[in-house]
Amino acid sequence: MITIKEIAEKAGVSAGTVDRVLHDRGRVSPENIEKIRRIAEENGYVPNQLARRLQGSRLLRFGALMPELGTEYGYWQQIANGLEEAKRELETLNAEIVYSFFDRKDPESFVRAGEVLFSSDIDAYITAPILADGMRELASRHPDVPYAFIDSSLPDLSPIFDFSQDPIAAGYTAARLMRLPGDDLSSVFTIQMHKGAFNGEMRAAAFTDRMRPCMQVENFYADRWEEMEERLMKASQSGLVGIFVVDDQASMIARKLDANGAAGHFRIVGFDLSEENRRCLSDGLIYAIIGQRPGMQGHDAVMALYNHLMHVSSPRERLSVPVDIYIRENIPESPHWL
Amino acid sequence: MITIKEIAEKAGVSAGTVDRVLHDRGRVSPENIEKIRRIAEENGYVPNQLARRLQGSRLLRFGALMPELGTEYGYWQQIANGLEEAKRELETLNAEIVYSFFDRKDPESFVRAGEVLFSSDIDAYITAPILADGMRELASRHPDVPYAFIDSSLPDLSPIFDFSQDPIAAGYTAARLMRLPGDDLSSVFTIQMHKGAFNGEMRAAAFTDRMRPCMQVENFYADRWEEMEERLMKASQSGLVGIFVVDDQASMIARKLDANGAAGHFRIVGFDLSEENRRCLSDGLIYAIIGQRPGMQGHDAVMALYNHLMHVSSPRERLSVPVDIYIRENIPESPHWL
DNA sequence: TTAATTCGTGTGGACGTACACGCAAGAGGA
DNA sequence: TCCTCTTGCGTGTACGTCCACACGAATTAA
Repeated sequence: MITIKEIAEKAGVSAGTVDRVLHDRGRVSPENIEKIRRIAEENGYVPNQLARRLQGSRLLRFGALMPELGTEYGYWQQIANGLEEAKRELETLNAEIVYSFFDRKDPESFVRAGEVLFSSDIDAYITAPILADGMRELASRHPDVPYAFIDSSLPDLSPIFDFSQDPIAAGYTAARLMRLPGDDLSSVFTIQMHKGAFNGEMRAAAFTDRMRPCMQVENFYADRWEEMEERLMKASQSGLVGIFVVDDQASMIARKLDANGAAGHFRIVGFDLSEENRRCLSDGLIYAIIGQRPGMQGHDAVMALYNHLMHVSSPRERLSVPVDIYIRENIPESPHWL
Repeated sequence: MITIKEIAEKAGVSAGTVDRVLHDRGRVSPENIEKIRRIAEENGYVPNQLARRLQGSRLLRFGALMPELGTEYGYWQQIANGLEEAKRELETLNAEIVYSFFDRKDPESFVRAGEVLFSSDIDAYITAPILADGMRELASRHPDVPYAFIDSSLPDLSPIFDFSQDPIAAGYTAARLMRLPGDDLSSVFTIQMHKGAFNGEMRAAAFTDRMRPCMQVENFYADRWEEMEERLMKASQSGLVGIFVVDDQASMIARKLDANGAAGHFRIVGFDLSEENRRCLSDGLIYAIIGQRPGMQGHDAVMALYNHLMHVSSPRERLSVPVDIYIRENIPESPHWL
């Protein structure tokens, strides 16, 4: 572990000169620049993070650009928890996180919320690129600010890291869970809240794909509940009905069907261990929940960005979030792990 | 973020005096001790890790006391991977990890391996207390060195953190997985490698407990394979047989039954995504695997110890590792997450 | 009474980096 | 010739903590 001072000694100059070379601050003779660069290279100089971050002046600021927590409470809130945990781990290292929220139903709000972040001079940001065009716009406006994706990915952009769950694997898993108990289902539906949401569409497609060999699958969007309700209740008269809710609203569907006194006729598989889903799972109203470790996504995204900014070099990576299966028996005690 | 210097100013003393109080180095008047403690408390003083670890002199050394990786390859190796990842995160912070391995079949080797760690002057250690008496001995010999437990716990000792999976919940989950497809099983067995292993016994007991209402469960230890094999093959003639392997040897059982051409007659649920188990799961020879996030256990244990040593104060905690369910459809791509 | 010890406290590095400042030498313009 | 501006470099200090050392005063021992 060679230090600036040692490089200076070897090069026969002062530490200040080495510092200027290392930071491209100029005012150094070409020969010295060359010599210092070479010595640093040969000895594998790595700046000491401790010393570097010790001056309180330069604080590292991360931006988090997310949908409003209120709209999809559990999941995004848990991601935020993960971000906060990372913040706690990093705060002794002089780093902080600023948030900005967009409305996932208003594409324009994404870029607006992003600009709010940039106005507070962030060094990097984390976002869920669920509004693809907005994300492209933002990335092209600020090409030098590194970012990481969580929740879903966008193949044509180059985040430093990309933490998301493979929606195809998730759909297959849901299909398997549905069919585990033999082929006792009489009919199967998928339901999604957000029309056009990438993850949702892919999950539903993969699920349908696996189901099709033995049965028809009907796909619904949740905006027309009345129609859907009627259809579901009717289907339940001819046997057990499978419902795959591709976003975190399974509890809502489950509660409504339960209110009709028909809960027993449905086998519901949903996503994300929100408080409500957790309760329904524990009450037996939901059959299984697929999780995607929101807390870990948030935490690891911040850590990855931190490492990237510190070690300067660092590979761009795509990391697949595991498909967690929760049934009544393995509901985690502590939200810490989610 | 109040600093030592600021505390000193408020208390009307020098930084050196504050330092002595904070480190219990004595040689300070009672009044000043009291005053400084109060000021630090009131302002929530937290030592700055950067400054603290900047003096290269004091390097933090963690010990890892584990069973030989070879004997139970996948699981312990993955824990070691988690430890290594934590090490990478901490190495800029002047910390390292030294390993020592014991033979889980030789109780004496635990303490011997432990003493090897202490001879290299560790500040804290991580271990799996599967040899309970050895662990008690070691803890009493070195009462001042903090430790964290992974894999399993030992209620009469006081680790700083205790990361382990609730074996009861794991057993219940296995039972549920077995019975998901209706009551189509004709007979059920549990198999364990290590007689007397705490986790294994508890898992088997919980599983048996859940199964009992509808069917008999036979418990086997793997040491007498011939006898067991005969019994299993015979049982398979009268219907589908459930096997719950309470440690990571499910693949071994599965391969043997497959070699008998009888794989289709068994539904096997096992533990830990070792390479072999992963393959069997993917080939359909194993029905489900229960995971316990070994990588996370290792990683988080190191981090928890680090935080404990740095922030001085820190609560003793028991954290339950989630019961992960893996079926063919959700085998994680990347071992990173395990 | 004098010397030795203890106690309470302050001082001043050191860790490695960042950066402001200052200083000398030379170039250019009036 | 004097003044200013630039270039190339060194110096000094700050960041917060740790710790060795020093120093006066009080206490104890001889």
